[in-house]
Amino acid sequence: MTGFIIQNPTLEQCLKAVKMGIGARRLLIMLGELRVDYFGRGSSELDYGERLLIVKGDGSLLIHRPTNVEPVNWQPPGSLYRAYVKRGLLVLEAYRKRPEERVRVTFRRVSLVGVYHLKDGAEFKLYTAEEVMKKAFIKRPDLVEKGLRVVMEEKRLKAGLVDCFCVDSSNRPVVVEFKKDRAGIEAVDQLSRYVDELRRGNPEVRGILVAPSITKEALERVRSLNLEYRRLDVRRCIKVLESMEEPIKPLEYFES
Amino acid sequence: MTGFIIQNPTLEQCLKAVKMGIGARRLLIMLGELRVDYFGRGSSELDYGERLLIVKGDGSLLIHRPTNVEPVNWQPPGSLYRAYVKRGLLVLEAYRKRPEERVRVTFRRVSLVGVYHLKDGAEFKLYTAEEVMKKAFIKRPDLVEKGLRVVMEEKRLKAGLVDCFCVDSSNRPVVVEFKKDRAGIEAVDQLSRYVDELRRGNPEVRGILVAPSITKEALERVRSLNLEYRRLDVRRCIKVLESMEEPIKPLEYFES
DNA sequence: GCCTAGGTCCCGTAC
DNA sequence: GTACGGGGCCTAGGC
Repeated sequence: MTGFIIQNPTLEQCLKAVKMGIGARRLLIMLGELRVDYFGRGSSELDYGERLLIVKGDGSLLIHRPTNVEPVNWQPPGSLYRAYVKRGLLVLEAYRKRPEERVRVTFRRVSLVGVYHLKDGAEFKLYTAEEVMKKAFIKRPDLVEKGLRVVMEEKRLKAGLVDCFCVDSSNRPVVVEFKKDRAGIEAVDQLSRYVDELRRGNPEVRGILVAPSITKEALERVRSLNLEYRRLDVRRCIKVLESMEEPIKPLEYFES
Repeated sequence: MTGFIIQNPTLEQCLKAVKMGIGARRLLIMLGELRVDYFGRGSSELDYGERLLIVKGDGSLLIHRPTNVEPVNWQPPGSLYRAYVKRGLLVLEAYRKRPEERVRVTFRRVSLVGVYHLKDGAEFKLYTAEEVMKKAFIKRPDLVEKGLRVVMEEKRLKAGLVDCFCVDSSNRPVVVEFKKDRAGIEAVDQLSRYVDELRRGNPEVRGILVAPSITKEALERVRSLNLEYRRLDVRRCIKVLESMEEPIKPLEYFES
């Protein structure tokens, strides 16, 4: 990791560092008192306060307040930058063409500016809960219903992408939709769209929503739309997969 | 803004700074070579690489790679921390009770550690496109249909929160749902849920989806569900509001 | 480019 | 706490 940091930089030092850092596609970090104006898909304003600003090599911009995970303002990758000094203030503008939007950051004071070159080639592996459920279901469809057989692990319809297309023990087609969290109304509607499309060709088509739990309203809707709900939670699925000797790595790590 | 920063700290300096910073609910910034293991709602692993780590005073954790707006790993506000040295490595763990999840960050090298106290009491003002549309519609319902009258700006149903409840020139009830962006299938289903509930009491109820555009599938669904779609884009609404002498602030700013 | 769906979504708000 | 919807959501994957 190469880079430098300047504490309480002069305006000129700061401008130079910013231009250099962004121009060379480095990571730029700034701490200071700044205000933010945004206009694009929406618009926002935020008066002066002490915040952390980050510009990444891909053109991403992040402005963080002292609380919350989410940045208060940001700009997605690919943004273009302009920096200048005006009336003793350092201004940094980020611009994006499509959709057209811009963020203007005005610094009243800069306490810290840093420019670093990060090397990070590692692969990020994410194991999502839905993935785990689906994997377990494919190995053991009886987790949802005895006699169920998986026909297609994914099926593309006009209405969208079906999680799992199956047939039951009576050869009736079954659409299975997984939700890792408590299923809400939108989940029911999503399943309903798939089943609707298929029922036009075959009114016998069943739809099963599989989730660890379901909201009261969603359950009512499941019934009124002639769909079904089956309880299945992720922990159970993990156990099933483990028992089939395909342990999930991060679990092992945290067991040690 | 008070704080300090240490470049290439020793392990001991680093541990001390981390404990002090988090304990005092300050902003902690670290640059270094680290790996991340997460287990909770999902699970993930990420081998060593050079990254930026942030811990905020409210317990939020962010780990950023050199690209993308989104952190590769994070932990929401309210998380609890533990830091220690093990076999020459600095380990920082963030733990959350509900839902139960933990992030473990292992540093192989630390290039920078900083602890700062930020003061930021400013109010963030966001003007969303949907807000603008609704405001314009309330002042000028004829933007959507001549003779429409707004009865309630919001109406809570079992099925959810209706954007705008109106009656048309024939006194038929009308549910109006706004979308700032191109309306998709979910938007139609959302409107449909509201209208369904109301049609049970009065089959004459109309539902109008108002958006700048609509996907092909969504338009088909609008028709098959006996709903309606009206085009209205945000720019038009802004003009209408401006002409009524209630300019939107951020526009003024960017015009200068 | 459009469209759909997922996300450890986060976040606010009402009940 | 639970439920629901919005977000400048972001990001990935198809087509």
